[in-house]
Amino acid sequence: MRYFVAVAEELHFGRAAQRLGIAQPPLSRAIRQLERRLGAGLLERTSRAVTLTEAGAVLLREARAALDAVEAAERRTRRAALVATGRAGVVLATKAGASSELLAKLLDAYAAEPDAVTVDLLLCGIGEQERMLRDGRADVALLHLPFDTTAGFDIEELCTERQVVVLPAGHPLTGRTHVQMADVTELPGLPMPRWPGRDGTYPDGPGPQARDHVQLFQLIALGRACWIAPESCRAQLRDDLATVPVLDAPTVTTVIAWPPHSRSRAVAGLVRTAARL
Amino acid sequence: MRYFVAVAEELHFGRAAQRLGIAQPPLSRAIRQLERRLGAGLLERTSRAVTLTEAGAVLLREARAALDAVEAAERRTRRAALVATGRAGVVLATKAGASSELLAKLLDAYAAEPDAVTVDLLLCGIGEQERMLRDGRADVALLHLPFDTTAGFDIEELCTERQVVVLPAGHPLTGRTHVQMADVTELPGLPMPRWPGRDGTYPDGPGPQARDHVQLFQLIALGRACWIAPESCRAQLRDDLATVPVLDAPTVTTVIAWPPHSRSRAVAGLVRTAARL
DNA sequence: CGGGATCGATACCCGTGCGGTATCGCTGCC
DNA sequence: GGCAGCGATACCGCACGGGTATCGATCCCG
Repeated sequence: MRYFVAVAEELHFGRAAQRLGIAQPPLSRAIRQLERRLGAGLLERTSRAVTLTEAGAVLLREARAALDAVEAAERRTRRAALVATGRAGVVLATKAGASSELLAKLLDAYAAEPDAVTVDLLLCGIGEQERMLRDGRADVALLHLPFDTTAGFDIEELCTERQVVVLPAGHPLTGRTHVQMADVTELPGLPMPRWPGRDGTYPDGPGPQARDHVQLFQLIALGRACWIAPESCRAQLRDDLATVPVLDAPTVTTVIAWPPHSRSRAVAGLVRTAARL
Repeated sequence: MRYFVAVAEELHFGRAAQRLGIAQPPLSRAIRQLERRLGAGLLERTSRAVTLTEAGAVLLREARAALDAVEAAERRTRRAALVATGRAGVVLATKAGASSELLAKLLDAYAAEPDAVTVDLLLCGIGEQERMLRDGRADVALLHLPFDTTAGFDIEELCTERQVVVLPAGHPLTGRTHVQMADVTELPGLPMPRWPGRDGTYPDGPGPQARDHVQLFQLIALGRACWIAPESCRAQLRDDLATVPVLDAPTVTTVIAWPPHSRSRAVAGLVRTAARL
């Protein structure tokens, strides 16, 4: 399955083999074998191009989930062995720079619990928390709807907040008490920056590139961009930036999420604490 | 992992090896190897008994999930290949004898949809639907809260109903317009029957044994048992049985559930149809 | 239209590792 | 104390995964 995922992602046997650290012929054979075992054509190959069949697309999705589950099993077992010897706590995945106030309150409140264990923070990029939770690198995560998806996790809603537009201080709009989405999309000279995707490349389109929040805020302060963010971000803004509520932007809900079969007392305690905030 | 799950379930290397169709020594080695690879003790063995360690218990849970995911990947890929050639439809898992009216309406309504495919029914015993959904034998299922758990699935609530007690016709209580739980638990001579668990054995305790609904209703008609069930069961009762609403019994919610990553158009159509009922 | 480049498939060889049998060592019990 | 039950160890053989060399098809370019 690892082999198949590599080929399905590269759509190229040679590169996939290289990525897997094996030669190309055994890879070809392995895939053929898999196809025979499943009784289904997975890849359409010509000598020029490789494409996924319907069944191949299904297997790609399912195989990723299965591989994640296997990895999670390994990692969680290793961690359980460490926890048993008292050498590790619980890993909380959270988006870098988001919900910092909520996070601080949660950590404080949890630390005050009688049976609290160490909470290790795992700061993630956009959308990374889901994978961390799925493959066992994290035990529990803070997600933000509607940006993250919670499919397959148990969740508890923590808070819902409106969004604001972040502008350079002194921008004409900062005088307003509120704005609409239409006021800020396509602002002349203040486009939304582009973020790199999971593969590290930037999407096409206008707007400057930003890799993290420091760069983002720098861009805004320089009058080269604007940004829409949950209002809780105001607590950590530099004072050369200003915010204005955007009335019709979708609200952001922060949820705490954990894998559905989690039996960890630490996770349960963290969730209980969070729900009481 | 398959090996480990077998040993963890049997707590006996010999029996586990037999179940796996291999000899005992390679099994011992495989488990030792797994322990070394994970760097964690999984089993506590003396020459008389085998017990799970903390880490072993975690791995048992995680490994089952991972194995289910792998099986699901295989099955769903096979099915996708069949569907592509138009030889199969979608598999709906449902509790035998439950929600029959709702099910009939759903199947009728879905069949009338323009892009409907064949719906194969998979009638399950108590609690079996979850596993069917998890390991890919079913694409979508009807579950009944609070009896089934929906952890890890996407769901849509379909209907909520009260429960009734099923009694032999002519029983004194049948004259009442409603009863309380206290009226029907420990009814003299009318205990709740015992159902076999997943392993086919009956729990200890009083009450007759019933293997299916035919036996159950027979027992009730004979005046040897009573039963609490969702009120929709009335449609399929024999006329020598009577029902009385139980005011303080938990309500039963029928939900339609599907694996969170499902991209099947057929499943989506079925869910959409169900939600409109 | 032919030659080269690209890429997956095939042929064949080799070594590792998994599974098998035989046996040991420990432990509890009659 | 002897025996039975059970997991661990020792050792062997073969099947399978991975390697190299090469083929065959397809596209591109002059």
